[in-house]
Order: sequence, then C-alpha cells, then structure tokens
Amino acid sequence: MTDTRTKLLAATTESLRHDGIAGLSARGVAARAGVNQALVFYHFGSVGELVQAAVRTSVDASVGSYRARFDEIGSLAELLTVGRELHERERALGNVAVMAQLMAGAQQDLTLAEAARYAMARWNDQIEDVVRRVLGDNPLGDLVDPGRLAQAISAVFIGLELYDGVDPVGSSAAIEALETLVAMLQVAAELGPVSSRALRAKLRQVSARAAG
Amino acid sequence: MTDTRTKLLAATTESLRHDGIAGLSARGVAARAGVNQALVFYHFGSVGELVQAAVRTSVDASVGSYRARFDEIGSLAELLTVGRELHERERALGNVAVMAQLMAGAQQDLTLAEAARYAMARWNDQIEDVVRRVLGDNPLGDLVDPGRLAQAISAVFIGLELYDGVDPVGSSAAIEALETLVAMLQVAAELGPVSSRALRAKLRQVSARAAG
DNA sequence: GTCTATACACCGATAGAC
DNA sequence: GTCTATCGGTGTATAGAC
Repeated sequence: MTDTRTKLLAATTESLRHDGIAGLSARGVAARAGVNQALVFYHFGSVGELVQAAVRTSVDASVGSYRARFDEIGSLAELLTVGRELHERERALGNVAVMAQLMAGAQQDLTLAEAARYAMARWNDQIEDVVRRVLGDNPLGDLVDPGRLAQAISAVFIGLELYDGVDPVGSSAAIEALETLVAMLQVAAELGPVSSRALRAKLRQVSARAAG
Repeated sequence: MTDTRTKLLAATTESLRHDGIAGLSARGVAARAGVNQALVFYHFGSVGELVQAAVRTSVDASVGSYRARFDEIGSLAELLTVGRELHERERALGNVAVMAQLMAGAQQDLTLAEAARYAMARWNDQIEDVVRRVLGDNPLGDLVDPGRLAQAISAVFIGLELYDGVDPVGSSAAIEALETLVAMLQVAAELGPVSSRALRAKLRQVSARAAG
C-alpha cells in the first residue's frame, strides 16, 4: 500500500467526520491529505469507490481492535460494561459519526450502500458472537435471537449519534432511559427459575396478543 | 401563504426524501416544484432556510395529525399498538427518512440543526405526554422518566430508518429483536406486586453495581 | 412576484507532460 | 505515480427587466 493511498484513505474518514457526506468531495479529501486531486481518480476511480475503500479499511481496523477484549467477556454484566466502554470510545474517535454519515448517504447511493452493508456486517458479526455466548448461559437466553439483537444494537447506536449532534443533552437523556430499560431487562434475565417461568408464561400471552 | 411558497415547501421534503441531504439543491427543488430557481432565494433567502421552513411545516402537520389518536390511549398495550401503527405509517410516508436526512445534515449545518431540534422537540413533546399518562398508571412507572424515554424512542426510529435503507432484511430483524425486548419489559411492568417488589429490589442492586 | 441572465465557486473526471 | 491544465456541469446567489 503506497503512502498516497493511505493518506487519502485517512483523509476520507476525517472528511466524512468533519464535513459530512454532503460536504465530501475529491478536492476536499485531496487537500486534507496534502495530495493532488487527480490522484483520487488514479488510485480509486471515483469518489464513491474512495469512500468505500476508506470505510472498509477503517471498520476492519476498528472491529479488529476489540476482538481480544470481546473474547474475554463471559457474563451479561461484563458485556454491558464493555458495551458502554466501546460506545464511548468509538463515539469519541468519531467512528460512529462516520458510520452515520455513510448510512445517510447510502440511502441514495449504491456504492455507499454496499460500503455501509459491509461495515454493519462486520460490527454485527463481532457483536453477535459475544451476545450469543453470553445469552447461552442465561435461562431466558433463547427468547431473543443474538443476530437480531446485534443488528438492533447497531441501529440504536447510529440513531443516538445523530441525535447527539443535534441535541447533546437530549441524547444523554435518551441514553439514560435506555440504560434504565437495559437494567430492567438484566433484572428480568437474572430472576430465579420460578419468576423466570412466570415471565416466560406471561410472555406467551403478550406474544399471542400482539400476533392476534 | 402564496402558492409558490407551498409548492416549494412540499418539493423540499420530497427532494429530501428522494435525493437525500447530499443531493438537495435550490435548482432541484425548484424544478420539482415547477418553479423558477431564483424564487427559492426571493421567498426563503437561502437553501438552509428553505429546508428549515419545510421541515417545520411538515412536522407540525404530521404531529398534529396524531393528536386525537394519542389522546385516546389509556394503557401500555394500547400505546404499543398505536406506536407500531405510527412508526409504520410515518415510515411509509417517508417522514422518518426526511428526519434522518435532516439529522445527518444537521451535524455540520447550524440552520439544519435548529430545524432538527425543532422537529425532534415536537415529536418528543407529543410522545412524552402519552408515555407519562400510561406510565402513571403503572406500578413500575416511576422507574423511567417519560421525557427521556420519548427521546430514546425518537433516536431508535432514526437509527432503524437509516438501517432499513441499507439492509431492509436486517432492519426487520432488528425490529423483531426490539419487539421481543419490549414484550419482556411489558411483562415485567405487568407483574403482580410481589414480583414487582422483587424486581425493584434487584434493580437497586444493578444500579448500584453500574454506578460503583 | 416572476422571469432571464449572469457572476463566481466548486464539482467529478480526463488528457497529456513529466 | 504525480503533476498541470482543462472540459463540462452544477451549485448558490444576485441584478435587473417585466
């Protein structure tokens, strides 16, 4: 990998974070990389492909950096702790903001959509692994599908990030509400076998009611 | 309100939905409205102010259209039913997509951020009202703040919408996972007083553990 | 209030010298 | 692999005729 390529890739995520998908351009990225504008097209063909390459590189590095930490997780409580750390860290690095901008642009651009699908899949695979492991030990773990839960978690993070840029106070409030709900779920998940059976029975009622 | 103004406002949300924030322009909106491009600046001053006016008009109409329906809600189960209907309907109309694009653009544009804050506040106020009413009747209703919960709900909707545009199957899966979790919370909320006290006690442990 | 015309900046992308 | 120069197109915004 040449130096110019890496500089352009780094400048692309930087620009996505700073200028948003609406303000991203080959000229802007090249300037940020300290590189000639024509090199974007020489190395990547088009702006869309540049973004795609940058996002793949970025998400591979990010997800990979959590692998060891994720492998150590053995309990639901631990998962929640690491999850909070991850969210805080990725947000501070601006990686969640990059994902959010990518997702917004992906609604109208097929190349960006492909990049977004790749990035989401990488995160989801990683999250799904640990969720499945932790939920396997839990008596109520069979009630929710790990893959689906992983996708829900990703979607929630994206929504929170966009909200945060518009109203940081409201975003914190939303996170607190979600933390409370998660704590309630955690309690439900850690109930003894008697309460657990009661909850399971009740849940059948609710599900039947919702379906009917 | 002149005809040209209304045509431009309608064309703006339409363009936001169809072209996204990155593809929105005065020329594009004017063409969609069947109106001269210079009229955007005559009537609204700038593209940003046009978007702001369009979003305010759109969200006022949308939120207002649910007022009567929301006032009739009396129970948690009813709230969930209406909530699903609302999400489905607003999504089908493209209003959630418009909000998502607005939020994405708002990360870098102060005028758009103001519009986004206004729109979110209108939705949150409406949701908070009914959540507070329903939670008031519930023995565990004091555990979660209605305002915060309303903001969390809004954030989740935005995230799901963006995910849906990238991976509709994954988005449905995420919604199913969230529905399961909501059902579990509903069960917990409808437990009898004995289990309810047990849950409350457990919750204090969890909160203390999370804080410490 | 609406139109044409236009100034000026920026965009993606390419050709061709080096 | 990198550079300059350039094409054609689009963007915001304004001036001025009607």
